[in-house]
Amino acid sequence: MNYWLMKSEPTECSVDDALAAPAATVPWTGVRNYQARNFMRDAMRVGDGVLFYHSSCAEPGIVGIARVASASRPDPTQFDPKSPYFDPASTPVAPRWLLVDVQVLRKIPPLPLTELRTRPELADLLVLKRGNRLSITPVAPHHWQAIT
DNA sequence: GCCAACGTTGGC
DNA sequence: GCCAACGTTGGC
Repeated sequence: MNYWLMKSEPTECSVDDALAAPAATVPWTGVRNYQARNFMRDAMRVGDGVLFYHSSCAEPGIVGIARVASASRPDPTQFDPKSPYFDPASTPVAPRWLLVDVQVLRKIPPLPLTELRTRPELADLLVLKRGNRLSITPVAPHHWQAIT
């Protein structure tokens, strides 16, 4: 079993939005980075642990515990001309972008980025690295244990 | 709104 | 294949 941190802008899909969805499960649309896509395609398995992270907001940080709830499959927003995630270069025959379903298991008291940075045992958590922009990053078991 | 960091694009 | 220009991310 692997662990992941997945970023979502709360204005797009907050942890509360996800909890309000049927089965507390949302399709993780909009990943448009090859490295993040490859994580979903090659390494994620149903049941993997997910740290639900709010980014680009007043208090960025980890706000919930979730799990990977599906295998990867084509992200339908890439084919929708009205979607901001539309990719004219992608075709249904050879979809470029994938998503997985993510099921929120529970909210946690928010762990703000500022607090994460103070915890020595999280020093090498990828999301704390300077210049990190990946929306999906692997989380080591000891990080997972320290947080959950 | 600023800007550092980084990914992607495209000319050559 | 190099690399400059450009676009995006995301904290502050």
